[in-house]
Amino acid sequence: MAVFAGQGDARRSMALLWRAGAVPGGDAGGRPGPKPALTLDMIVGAAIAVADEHGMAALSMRAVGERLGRTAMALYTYVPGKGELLDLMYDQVLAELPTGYDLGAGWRAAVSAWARDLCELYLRHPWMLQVSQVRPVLGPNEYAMLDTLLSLLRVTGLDREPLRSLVGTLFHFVRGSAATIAESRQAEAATGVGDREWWLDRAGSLQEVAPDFADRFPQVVWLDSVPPPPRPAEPGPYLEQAARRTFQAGLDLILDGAEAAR
Amino acid sequence: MAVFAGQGDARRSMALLWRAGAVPGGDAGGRPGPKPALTLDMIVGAAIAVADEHGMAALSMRAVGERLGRTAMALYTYVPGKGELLDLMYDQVLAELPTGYDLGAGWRAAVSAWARDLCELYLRHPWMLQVSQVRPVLGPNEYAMLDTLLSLLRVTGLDREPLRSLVGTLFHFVRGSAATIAESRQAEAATGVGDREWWLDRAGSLQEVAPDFADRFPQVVWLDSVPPPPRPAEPGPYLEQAARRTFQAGLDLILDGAEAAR
DNA sequence: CCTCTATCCTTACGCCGTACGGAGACAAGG
DNA sequence: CCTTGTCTCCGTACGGCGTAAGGATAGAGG
Repeated sequence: MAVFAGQGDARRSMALLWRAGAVPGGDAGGRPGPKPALTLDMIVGAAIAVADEHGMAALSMRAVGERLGRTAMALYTYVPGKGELLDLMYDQVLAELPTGYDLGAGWRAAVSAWARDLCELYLRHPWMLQVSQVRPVLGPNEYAMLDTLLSLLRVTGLDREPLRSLVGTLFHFVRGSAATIAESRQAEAATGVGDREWWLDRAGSLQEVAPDFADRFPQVVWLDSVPPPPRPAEPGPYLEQAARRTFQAGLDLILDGAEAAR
Repeated sequence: MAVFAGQGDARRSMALLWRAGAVPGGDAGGRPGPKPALTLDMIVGAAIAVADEHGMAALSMRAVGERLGRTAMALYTYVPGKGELLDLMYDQVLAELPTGYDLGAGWRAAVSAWARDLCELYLRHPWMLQVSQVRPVLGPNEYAMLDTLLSLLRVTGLDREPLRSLVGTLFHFVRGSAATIAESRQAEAATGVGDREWWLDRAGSLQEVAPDFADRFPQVVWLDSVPPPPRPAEPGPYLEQAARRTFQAGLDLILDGAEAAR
């Protein structure tokens, strides 16, 4: 299922994302009351750690609080709610991305590197793929990522409108591809034996449950009749190998389209 | 947040998806005990109705049961759990898609129509965009959709491997684009005043919270400095208009890439 | 009739997010 | 110093969730 983010006061969310205004974790200069023992960054960091280690399903306010030696309610001094915390986590993780790429080998190579880095980021933090894309976050690091990508794509000379399309297409593609790879990893983790066995098991189930599969879906059978050859030189499990090759090929497809549009 | 689907017994899930074996909602020929008052399809239909009308967040076993005049626990006779129900909902909705397209005007037109139909489907049932893509569903209608798309793409003459890339790219693109459009719709619904105002409000917040925005993200400012012109002839709100134009342009980009790969 | 099975419901458990209000720390004003 | 006001942190509690366990009941086969 998808995880929703904060729907609350947009102004407050933005202030948190951009660390503007009197954030509780700030310097707290000369204010009455006890000094804050936590900072916003500590909370966001703990939440990211929980999600990385135990998955999105295990991310609860209580779990984050416990990791910091506090109760769940202690967090509400710093964060209006779980949704806003998710926004902060999302934007925080994006800070891991590089903000510049070498254009010496051409814009295609640079954009490919950007796409790979973003994909790897998603795979380091698979819970990001479960944060609903239906609501924008609009944090500083999201804009930084966009700015970085645009600085690479500007050298194509494309105008604003086609550039908007290209940017959207690239984002959608990377996110979707990362989800596919994450899926193959999860398949391996679930069975423990490796994803080739998992896939064979699935195929077996299908055969049992739909004996007329080949008649109903001839094109699918055709596509899968010659599976992508495993290349022992490449690292990672079988399905992930295939997904990675598909990633590069799909990316080239998009960039070919971009080249044609110049 | 993302919504997770069933992790349980894969065999059982597949049997349900493909309506194989002794499903409680079946004909129940000569079995002891009271006749089942519900069918699997009734439950899945009720669940889809709940999600369509009140959103994914309102989809609970209790809500689905109530819609059928039953309690939540009554559903567990038909469905192992909420995750499996989600799988069934997802696959059921895909049955709305056409299974054939006219290739008379060329494969590009046909694929464009396919992509538009899928996008519209997502927008009719936006909760689908919040079903995590990290786990595959592998239901009959998912395969039917794939088979339909493949039958269109086969006429390109592309081989299996590039076709796999193309298919993945198209799926990712359509899903991502639909999410963007859904986002713009939600923006409108949230404020009630229309998305142009919403966007201006966001921009205002940004200006407040990050006065140095233009210095930090010059490329973004460049991109947004000339907004896409509103075209009064087109229906729908402003942001959605823009998103739809971007959709077609991005799709053309991908298809150009595919054409180049032939 | 009895018996066995399948449907449906009641109850209950342990989670969740979070509203509310109290306890205590600390700065500023007297 | 004490008082006052404010802010942090937490204890408690509420209403929701998914669902495990077991009881009541309906109906078919003997």
